[in-house]
Amino acid sequence: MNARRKFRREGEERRRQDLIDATLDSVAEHGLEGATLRTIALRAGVTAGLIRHYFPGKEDLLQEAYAALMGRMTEQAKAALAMEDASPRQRLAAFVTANLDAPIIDQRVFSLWATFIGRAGADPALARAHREGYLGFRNEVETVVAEVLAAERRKPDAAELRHHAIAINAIIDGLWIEGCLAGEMFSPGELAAIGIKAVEAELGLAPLS
Amino acid sequence: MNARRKFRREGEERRRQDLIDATLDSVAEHGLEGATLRTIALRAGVTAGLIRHYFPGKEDLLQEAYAALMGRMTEQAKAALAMEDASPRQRLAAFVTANLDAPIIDQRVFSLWATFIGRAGADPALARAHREGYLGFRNEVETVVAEVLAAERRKPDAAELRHHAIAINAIIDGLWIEGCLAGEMFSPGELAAIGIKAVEAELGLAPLS
DNA sequence: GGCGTTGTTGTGCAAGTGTATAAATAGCCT
DNA sequence: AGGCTATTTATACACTTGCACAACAACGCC
Repeated sequence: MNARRKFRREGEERRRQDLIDATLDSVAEHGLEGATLRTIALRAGVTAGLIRHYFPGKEDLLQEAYAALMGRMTEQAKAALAMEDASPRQRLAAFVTANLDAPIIDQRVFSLWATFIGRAGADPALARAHREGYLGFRNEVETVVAEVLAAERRKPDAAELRHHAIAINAIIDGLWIEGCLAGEMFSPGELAAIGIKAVEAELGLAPLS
Repeated sequence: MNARRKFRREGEERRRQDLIDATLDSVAEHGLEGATLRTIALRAGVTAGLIRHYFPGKEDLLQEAYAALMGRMTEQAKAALAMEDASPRQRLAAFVTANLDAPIIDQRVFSLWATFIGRAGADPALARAHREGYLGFRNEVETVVAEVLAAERRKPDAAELRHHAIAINAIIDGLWIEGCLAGEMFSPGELAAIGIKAVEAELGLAPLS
């Protein structure tokens, strides 16, 4: 009796990914405080001791989990900008829409983002990770804005461009939060429509007739 | 030897307030996980056992701390709308400015907000508290917007008004986050200026000459 | 098939957690 | 000054936590 538990050996990459996913699930559900090694291991279908085999300590696991989360978020958002055969204005609209519809608008993702970012003030490594992601995102915005305005035969200077990018970034972030926290208050596509209109107003674009 | 520690008896209201402040400090510095009763008590200059004398349990202390935080945030923001002798447009601009300068733009406050709001997905009471605060805030915005547009002799319908309020709310929230997380990237007053311009563009107001 | 490697389990441990409760004392009332 | 009472300290306790380590067994290789 008291037979030892059966198990399977998974590939290293697979196990690490499973553990990271289990970590994100645990943090989203119970917060950083409730995400214990045992909870995480249970969710991943292994025992707690195994985590130490793949990660030096809990802190490292959390950091890798945060990096994975940010990677997935920015990856999906930037994909919308990659459309080759579309006008700058269309690509900007697609970018806004991509950021304000599923799967980016998601309460679980938001909980994770908030939980981690809440520690940015105390954790310099985390703060730096955010800063880089933010600046990258804003640069993407700034590039599209420049193209949109160029197509309108307007020549904004650098400061003007920067201000537009900051404002548009804020519009997207703000609407993202509203959607994540109170998604059912908005009809599908409503946030995206509001976002596009606000962005076009910011840029002084005439409404499409 | 081993003398018992000296202490002073404070008034009940004072002690509760001190404990709540110490709780917010601890959460901002160490996150929810690191905010232990002993840490909080140390910061408040008392011993851990005393907390139980004022709060039934740790959870209650955290809830009251969150409520206090939200109260302070909204109180300061709404005050800007109370200016009696000012045009609607001036009051709207003052509102935006009040939300995008110190002391609302503050990394510590942001850390607290993010840490708590990250649990809104799992904690219904917290989610409801946020929802109410958010709707109240948005209603304030909607009211001013209606006054501003009325002063311009424009008659927006309800849906239009709602969309404006949502967008303006997003602009303020988004810029607030940017300022809190990367305050030193912006010159003083820059965020407020960007915010006012973005809001006026959203409402289609002609720039003041 | 047997064997070694190593991914995986299970157990142990010291430190820290929230809560309960007894003991002490500060401050008010007379 | 002396006692009463409620605030405050101090200690105890059961439990959880992250981490360390020895035993084990799944899988590849010969």
